[in-house]
Amino acid sequence: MIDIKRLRQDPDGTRAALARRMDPSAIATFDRILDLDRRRREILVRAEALKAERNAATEEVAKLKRAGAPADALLASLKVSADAVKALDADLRAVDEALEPELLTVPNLLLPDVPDGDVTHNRVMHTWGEIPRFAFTPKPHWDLGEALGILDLANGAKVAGSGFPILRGMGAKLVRALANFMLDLHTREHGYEEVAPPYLVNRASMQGTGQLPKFGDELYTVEADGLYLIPTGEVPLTNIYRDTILDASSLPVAVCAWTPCFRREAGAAGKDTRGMIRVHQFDKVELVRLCRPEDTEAQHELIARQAETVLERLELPYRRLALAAGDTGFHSARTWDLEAWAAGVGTWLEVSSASTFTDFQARRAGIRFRPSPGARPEFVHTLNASGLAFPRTIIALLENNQEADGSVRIPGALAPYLGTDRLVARA
RNA sequence: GGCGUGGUGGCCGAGUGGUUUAAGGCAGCGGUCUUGAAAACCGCCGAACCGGAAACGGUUCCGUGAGUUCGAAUCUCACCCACGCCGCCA
Repeated sequence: MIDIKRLRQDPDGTRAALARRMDPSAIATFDRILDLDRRRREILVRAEALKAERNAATEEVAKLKRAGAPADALLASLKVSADAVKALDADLRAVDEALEPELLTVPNLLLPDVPDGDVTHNRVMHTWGEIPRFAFTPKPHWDLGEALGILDLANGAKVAGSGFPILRGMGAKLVRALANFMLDLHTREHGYEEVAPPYLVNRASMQGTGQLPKFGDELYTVEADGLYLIPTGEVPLTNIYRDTILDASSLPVAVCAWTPCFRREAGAAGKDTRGMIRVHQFDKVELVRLCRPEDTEAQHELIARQAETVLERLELPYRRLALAAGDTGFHSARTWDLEAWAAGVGTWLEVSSASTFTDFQARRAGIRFRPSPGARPEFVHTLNASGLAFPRTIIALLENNQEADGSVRIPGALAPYLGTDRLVARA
């Protein structure tokens, strides 16, 4: 949620900042908000003045009653003003109910260094590693996975549907190995607390991190209980701190979790349907950090580096991409995607997305800290990064490390977790 | 799922219609005293919003929402959560 005071004080600047997102509906929303806010304050001032009068008169009644004097005349006039207060409160509620959903659908303001333009203006910040060369035509992961007996797409589709791959045998163990490898790295070397959070969350949590009300189409819902399956570990991890005032000494907060993620991919029908590039359920290790506003820049670089460290240990070539304004997510102020090279499909795949949300989520979720004892609470800044998403990491591992005989080499950092340094095709 | 008890400020806890601007305590902050610290004593000590250049003033908030009333932490209804017992169950 953006700061309505900022919007009120600098409407032109805010409108220009929103225009960078190239979303015309955001501007329309913005103008409706200005109008509603004006009306809200008009009514509020009148209602509060009337209530102040009423409170003074009510106190008079209390005094008279205590003195044993009659208060009938005063009571009669209070009855009239009570009705007026009720009417104004009803008006106020109506305006608030119109204003809130509008405010919740305004995207975050972008940081100044976010490149202007649409998705074609995403900028490569740096690249790491060597893109592997092959003496043969490298196979895509769906061929490799089936041949190795670790990926069973057909039965996944039978059991649940398209987009629900089954990993089995060494494939299932690979998931477990990746989880242990990543969690060990982040807890032992990067200072994260490991969390095993709920995978179903309530509406307030989805609204706190920004998935609702705007992106309900993307979520799987459990209607009978008013719950939602998490699309990312970011949701439960960040909402642990919803409606709390943190002690300054506890910042930065750093928590991580291995969770499944559930996404309907409603807007992506027909895209990446082959293999497991885009699926409805996948595992991911997620990193979440909460920090003081002045630390955002350093923390964003830090969390991105921590995700990159995973790729480097796995010996996967990758690049960091600064997303352009038009490609940056609704709640993000700046996002850097990490893309791993996948030799079989011959493309870069997003395996992590490192974002700072500035105070956008903190404002929605009421996550604050007290800068010093006795000082007024301020909103923290929230950041997150995948570290990493499993299916595409597996795709890159299989496709980049394949050999002519169909076997796959496992990088040294992962081999102890998997119990082997090579996956071999079934006879 | 059933019955019962309860939800009050950072924490504990009093408060059953009108001096509640929520008693008291703990923690925290400032001060007196002290070579320093502790103790003792004194003062300060919640959040959001609105008006205002500021000083300051006002409104709202006692789990959430609706209601009764001139006036609600206090009364009514619904819901949520916690704890206990029973039932069911990995």
